Amino acid sequence: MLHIYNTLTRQKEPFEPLDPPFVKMYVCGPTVYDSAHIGHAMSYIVFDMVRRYLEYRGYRVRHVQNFTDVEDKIIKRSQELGISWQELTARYIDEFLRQMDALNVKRAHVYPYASQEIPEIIRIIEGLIEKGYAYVVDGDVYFRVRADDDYGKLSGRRLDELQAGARVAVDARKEDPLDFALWKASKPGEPAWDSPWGPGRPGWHIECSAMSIHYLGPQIDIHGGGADLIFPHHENEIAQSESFTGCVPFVKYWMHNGLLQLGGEKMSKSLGNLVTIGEILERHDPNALRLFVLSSHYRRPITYTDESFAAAERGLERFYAALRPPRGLPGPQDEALRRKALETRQAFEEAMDDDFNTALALGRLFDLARAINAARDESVAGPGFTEAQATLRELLEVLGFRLQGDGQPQRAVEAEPFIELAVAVRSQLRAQKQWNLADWIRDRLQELGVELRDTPEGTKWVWRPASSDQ
RNA sequence: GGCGACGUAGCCAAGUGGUUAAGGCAGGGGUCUGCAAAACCCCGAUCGCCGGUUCGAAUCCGGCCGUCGCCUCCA
Repeated sequence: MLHIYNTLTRQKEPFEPLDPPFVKMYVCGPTVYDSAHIGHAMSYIVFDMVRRYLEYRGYRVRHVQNFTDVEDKIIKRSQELGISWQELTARYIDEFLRQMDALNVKRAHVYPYASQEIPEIIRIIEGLIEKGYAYVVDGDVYFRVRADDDYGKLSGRRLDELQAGARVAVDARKEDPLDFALWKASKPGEPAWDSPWGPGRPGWHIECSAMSIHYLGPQIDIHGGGADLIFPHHENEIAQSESFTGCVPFVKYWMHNGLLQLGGEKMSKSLGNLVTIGEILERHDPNALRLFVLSSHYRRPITYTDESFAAAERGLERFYAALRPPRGLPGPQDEALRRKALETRQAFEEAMDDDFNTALALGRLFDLARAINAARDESVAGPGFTEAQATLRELLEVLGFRLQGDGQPQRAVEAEPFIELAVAVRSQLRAQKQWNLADWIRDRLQELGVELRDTPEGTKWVWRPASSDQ
């Protein structure tokens, strides 16, 4: 049975959806004021893997992911660029979706925009005011944390401790320094919507509550996001949602991925230490980023280095190799391979059932890959071989790897006819035993990032740029 | 200062009481190859430090050292 670590209870719990086989999953989406970096990619790859595994296990997942398109940074950035916030956000939303497609992240079923949920947001804020959980000050509306007796339960904080350590400039108009904005009155020139409290825009936390409630209902199974969202974002979401609907828990399983680090610190826009998704996609196989991410457990922070990324890239080759066609004829060892495939599937499921232990699961898949390669070397073929490959392919796809064709990343397609030509010329030379010239061609191609492999079936080639590009 | 996580071979990383401590990358030695490459075979760690609990600990407890996250926008 699948167990999931729940941030709320700080332990692994058996996964029992509210209404099986349906699973309602909400994942916090990006604020679209700039290009996404690989820290974002990590989070979405992780939850894509979660969704795929749930689907593999027979669940019917409904996946909602928001776009925050109303927010201070968006306003600032669009003003700097002299374009409308709509134009700015449309640009980055489009880029984001294309990059997620490239990373083989399944699209959510619904992508609500904050700017299009204003009526729902206003409805919830009005409800919170009515119930005494919120109050109006000069066109702003704040959530009254003191009215929520279990505030802090997700992040394990108590109000008193928070106040003691607060470094935030205190807004004297708020009843409590920790009260947070549900609605912000707008200044002239800022995007604004009419509301019972005057023109303004929603606070950050309320949009996720509104969208989650609107598209998935008052209670959902899984809510995911980066560990940096636990406080205050998700804490506040719980406070708002549960206070408004009265349904507890708002979310049955809170899942948080560890943060991706670069240079010893969290990769973030504000620190400026980032590698964008675009930079990775330009030069690398998207599967390599996925392997890099899934090589460690999703709750642990991972550090990006060129070396560890390159290791993932090389490891990927191993899987591709295992998916190459067999040689030889059916033999007795074929049956052993069939058994190995069954064992692997079982071990894979066992690993994944333990809070999505992808690192262990991948280890099992590498074992299977080695068995397949060994069998091919021994000229074993037959139904067992085919089944082993089918299993490997299927389970890799459950983890979200894209394995069309022979697994060759698609790039520089226009160069391929010329590479084929050079390879053909070299084959002629080899047939005439002109080794010097043949080797020269091979070396030159290597320098250009094309690696040759002479096999009994002829010469094969793959793209393999020299390491540490960028 | 408060809350939390982590520290396993050169690098990445699984393992949280009891077989030979998974797997990947790099490296070394082989097989194969015209030579290579790929693949396959073989080779490496007693688990940050100290103390404790236990018949037995990487795995539990305490202390120390170190790294990181959250407490402010953030996947």
